[in-house]
Amino acid sequence: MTPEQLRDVVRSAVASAVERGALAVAVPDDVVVDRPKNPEHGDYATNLALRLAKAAGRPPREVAEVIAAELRQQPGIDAVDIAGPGFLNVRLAKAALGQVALQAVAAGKAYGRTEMLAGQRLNLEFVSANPTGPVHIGAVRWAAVGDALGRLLESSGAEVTREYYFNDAGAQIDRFARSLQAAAQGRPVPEDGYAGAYIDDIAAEVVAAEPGLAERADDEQLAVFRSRGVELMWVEIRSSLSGFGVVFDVYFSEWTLHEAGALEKAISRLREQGHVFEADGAIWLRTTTFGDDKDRVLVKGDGEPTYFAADCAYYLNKRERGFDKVLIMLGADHTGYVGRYKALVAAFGDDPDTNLEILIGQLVNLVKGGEPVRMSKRAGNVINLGDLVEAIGADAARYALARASIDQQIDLDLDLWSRQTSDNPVFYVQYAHARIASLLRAASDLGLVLGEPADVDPALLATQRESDLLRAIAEFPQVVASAAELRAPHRVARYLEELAGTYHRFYDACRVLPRGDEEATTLTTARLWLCAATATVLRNGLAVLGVHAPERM
RNA sequence: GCCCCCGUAGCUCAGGGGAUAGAGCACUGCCCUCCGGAGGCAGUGGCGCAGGUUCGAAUCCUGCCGGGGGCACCA
Repeated sequence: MTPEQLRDVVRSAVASAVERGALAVAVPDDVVVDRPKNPEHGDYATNLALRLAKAAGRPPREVAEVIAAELRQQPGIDAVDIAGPGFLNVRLAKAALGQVALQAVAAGKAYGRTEMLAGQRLNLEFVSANPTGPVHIGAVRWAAVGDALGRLLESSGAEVTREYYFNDAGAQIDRFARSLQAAAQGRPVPEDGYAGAYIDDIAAEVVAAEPGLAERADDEQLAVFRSRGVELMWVEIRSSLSGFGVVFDVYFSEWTLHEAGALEKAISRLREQGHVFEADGAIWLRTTTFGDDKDRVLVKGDGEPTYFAADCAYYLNKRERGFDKVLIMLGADHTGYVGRYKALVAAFGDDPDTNLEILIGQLVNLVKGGEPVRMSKRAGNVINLGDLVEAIGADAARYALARASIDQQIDLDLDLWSRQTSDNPVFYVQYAHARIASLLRAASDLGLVLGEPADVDPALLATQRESDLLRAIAEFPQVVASAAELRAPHRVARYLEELAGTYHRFYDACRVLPRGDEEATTLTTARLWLCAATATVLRNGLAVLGVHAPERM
């Protein structure tokens, strides 16, 4: 029995108490069932009685007593104790708990999936780095976390479109093109341009691909550097991302919005809503109506639309594609966007609290040898995605970036994460999986097979360490669901570390395979199922994070 | 000045109002003639400060201190 299943049982116990007049409360639908830290507190605990006490007008322990009496009638429940101020501590029947191992193995990849977000169409935008340079370290965090979040939302039943928006229109692309041209001509890059070895490389590639380029007129050259350069940069970005295991469903070009007249359309739509005005020769959106700090310019005095105007058009485009909600992951250096973005959503007549969700994540500092790694674009020593993968590997990088809350600035120690030792949390988790894989191979060599669930006696999994492991396995679906709801993939990573530890302790205490010339027993079979169930959860959890679950290490 | 995020063990970080605040690493001492010791057990050690709400606060509210980020007709 998993905590969710128990939650239903508890709810019906309350309903039954209410029905027979023993309790005068509304049956709550947000019953909290959790796994107590202290094993003396049973397999699961709920604070329900504490929560209902006020509504029932009775002391918590008295309410607890009523619910406990009902609960004790339910199948699969061994004992119900009342503790402390009124906690209900539930001990499951051994078979009911052991059953979890069978459920997990039978469900396989589906174990942990829920339908919590079924029917929701979500657009998840992240990374969205401009094609003027490689994906730098700051954006890599969003690649890891955003991709994991996408998997998490899908695991909860949502239909997710991962989207990368790239700004291929506007001034910084001009600067990029001029930088390439300067590099090709052996001149220093312009003051406001882009520097770095990659500029020289791409300039050389453009020159090689376009014979006779040097003889053409200056503005013609620039156009070539612009289109070819962006294209090449774009290829590099996509390939570094795919080397990181991140592939988007949609790569959305800002230029296509300009081309299609989407900006004008968005502006006129906003005008119809009555939020557009002109002042100082520019066209503005009155975002202050919707709580923004100041109004925002849509079209500048020189007639050029702003980036913000493109944001409006892009948002409208997403909504027209039928997404219920637009999620955008941004770094803390874009905090200033939130107010204006919420306002533009409201200006279109949408609800910024339901149609939009902006996730702001804090920045990453790199550390090496205990010292912060100083990066400067000008000096060209910026660490980009490719460098990071080369330094510590894609699995370690993804795991390191995804295991911390996005609200937390993190120090990423390149020395630590490049070590192939147990210092490194990702190895701790992966090792647990490899260890089980090895054990299952050994079992198979002995001719031992899992067989059918009906032939397993789950009540045999009765020791403390086995129960601990079963409870941890049972918790996984709830971990996935709450991580999705809270947009917090790191919870999955932390859970996996705990699960790995719980498995190692089980392994240490419980012999699985027969020794020497002993015969396999029904306990052997039950424990093999428990191992297989653990491996299933480790695989599914690592899959959410986009990290491999190795069979061998 | 205003807005956002964060201050938890020596270090890197978990802790969505609940019971004795956790993990990994580091440090000290241990553990299988046996399935992967990349493991396990035990010990040392902590909620920035001050108020408030609550039966109960690391968690919610206010103030202060400290760190990071943001406040463009830039993208």
